[in-house]
Amino acid sequence: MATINDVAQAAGVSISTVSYALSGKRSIAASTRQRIMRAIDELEYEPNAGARMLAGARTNILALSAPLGPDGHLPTHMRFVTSVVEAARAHDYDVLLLATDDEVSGIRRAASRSLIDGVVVMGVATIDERVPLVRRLGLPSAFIGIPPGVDDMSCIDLDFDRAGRDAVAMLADAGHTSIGVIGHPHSYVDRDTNFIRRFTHGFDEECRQRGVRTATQWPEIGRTGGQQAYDLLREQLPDMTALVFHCNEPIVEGALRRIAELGLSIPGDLSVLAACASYAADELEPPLSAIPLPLDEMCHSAVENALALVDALGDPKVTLIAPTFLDRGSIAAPGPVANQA
Amino acid sequence: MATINDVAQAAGVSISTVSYALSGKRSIAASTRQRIMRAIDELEYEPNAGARMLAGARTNILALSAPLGPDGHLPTHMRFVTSVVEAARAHDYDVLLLATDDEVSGIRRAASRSLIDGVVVMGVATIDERVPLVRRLGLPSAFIGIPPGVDDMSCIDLDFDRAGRDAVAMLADAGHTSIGVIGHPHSYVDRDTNFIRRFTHGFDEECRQRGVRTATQWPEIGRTGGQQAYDLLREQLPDMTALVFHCNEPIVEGALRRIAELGLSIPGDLSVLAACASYAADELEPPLSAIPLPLDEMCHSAVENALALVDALGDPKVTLIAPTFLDRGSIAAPGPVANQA
DNA sequence: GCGCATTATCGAAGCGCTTCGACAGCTGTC
DNA sequence: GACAGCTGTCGAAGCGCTTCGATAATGCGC
Repeated sequence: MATINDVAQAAGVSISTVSYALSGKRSIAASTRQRIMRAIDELEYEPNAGARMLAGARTNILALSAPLGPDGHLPTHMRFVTSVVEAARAHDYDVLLLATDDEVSGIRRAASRSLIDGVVVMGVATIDERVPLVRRLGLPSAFIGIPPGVDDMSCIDLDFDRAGRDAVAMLADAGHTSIGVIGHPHSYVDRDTNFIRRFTHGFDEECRQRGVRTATQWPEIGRTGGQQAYDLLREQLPDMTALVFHCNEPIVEGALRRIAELGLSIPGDLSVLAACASYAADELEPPLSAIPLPLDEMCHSAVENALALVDALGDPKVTLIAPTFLDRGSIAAPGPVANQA
Repeated sequence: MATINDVAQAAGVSISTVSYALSGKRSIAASTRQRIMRAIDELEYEPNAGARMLAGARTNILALSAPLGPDGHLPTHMRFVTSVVEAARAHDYDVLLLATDDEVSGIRRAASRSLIDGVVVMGVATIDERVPLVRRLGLPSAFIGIPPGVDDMSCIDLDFDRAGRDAVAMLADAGHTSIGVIGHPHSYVDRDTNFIRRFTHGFDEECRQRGVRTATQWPEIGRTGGQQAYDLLREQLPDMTALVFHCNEPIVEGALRRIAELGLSIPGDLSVLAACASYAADELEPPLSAIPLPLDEMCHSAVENALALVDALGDPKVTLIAPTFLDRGSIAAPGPVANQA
């Protein structure tokens, strides 16, 4: 494997000149730079990572702390992971994956060994030991998700509160006054991240302000949970003309199947909105209008915020991404006969 | 951050003594070792990764090349990833995740920079450019999946041929003489890995030898594909009394739903076997007897084989894992009335 | 044409570790 | 009691980079 020494010799310059040509930290004559670049190409030189870390105090590696357990919606987690990798690569960073019981200890280890420049933390829980750990380590970081009360670290998330409000606004503006919600499995709600709380807060508040009647079901995991939840919702809210999903795909599918079984048409009999949808709501039957979860934007921002801290550009900041709306025609004015059970 | 120098001073020895105490490559007096260990604990010393790489020619990092695209069955891929991470951690190795268009170039880059000691390659396709690349780089490696005709590199996979034979044996021994198969989506079959070919080969061969009638459907992706496939299979094989799934969960679910719709009971009217199941076949309705895909075993073997090559212990070898059978009661003797469409 | 910036380049130190060779102090042997 | 062979420890070299300070070489104003 070629070293910087080989390159320097081939180009007839000293190694420091090669180094500066590569980093651009001092000016190099155009002709010299060209000779160096040619030598690099010919020798297929790649700088030794270890040497670079040791000398430069820069590793070009970002840790991704991902609690990838049996829980959660795996396809979504996977998309977060690949999206983070993609974003990191765009800055010539590699990603060290910390998972399976090592999401916490791995951060400490990798940081203590100076293996990483920073960390992107996903699957952030309401009370997350990674917050104090990362803070104590002084490690450049970005959290995907917003731990309550944290404002001294970079956090990125969808503005769930506003997404909740927007969901109501969207449907209320179309004329609906009774909106059911199928939320995440209750196992998430208790234990996990606080985005559900934020969504619910915005949603309920907006309903209150607009005088919209509403009820929420927190179903069991899986398709069956979705079916049951829809039935219970109809009992709770007999005049329901609109339904908001704030849950994962399997539950949505279960509920949609039930709706189809009952012979209800969307949006004729029921307007439906997929809120904060991490899945492809356009591939459902029928395709659903959605407030998408801007997964890629979140991951790319996270990586960029973390790297900004590595470069000591700017301070940690909490970023709330404004929700958007994707119309796929599953929302309409309430029909004359709202609910004919 | 404490360095080996700090430890040496605190323990009153030279840095080489600390290094040897840590690596165990030379004998150290027990009392000295204890002093050193105490100093390490007190100072919370962790060896600097860059220095170690540079001096030791060992990075303690394994790359995982994973084509994590929009295709494929994401939950399964995710489980491979976490399983590899877990196995690597058991050997104090970290995992660098190469994905999203970087599975190939990333190997070259990481290897050229001496960032990694080896690579685990997953999602191996029939013709995979990573095979010649890794061979040319001389990089310690292990492939999860067996590229046809490769015997000079470490490859690990389920013995799909034998799994195919076992599937037939299992059902034929129970008395079945007409077995339908629902395979993977045809988009996989054409383009991707060759495990499908190997399974089919074993299956068909065993059917031929035993005089068992069979037909296979390669459905569309998704639940609907499963439903359709089952219907087509009934037309093709009207006396079918047993069904083998060699596909992903959504297709299985679709077919099972169709079977339930038709009022057929399992195993009363139809015996069902989930072959090479990467999903939890016990959580289906009904739970299915299965030849499980030994995902963890594959990943752990892969990591161990790769690390054996790093340590220059032994030569590359192709490992075929013997299939096992998990009885969940979905297989019985064919009923008196086999198929009452 | 002199001094003074400015530009382009070099040499050397040092990052924190591993490992080799050296050597002091022992034990055991003939 | 001289010598070989251990065992336990040390010093120093060197891994391949980055970066600092020094030094030529150049351009510029007057």
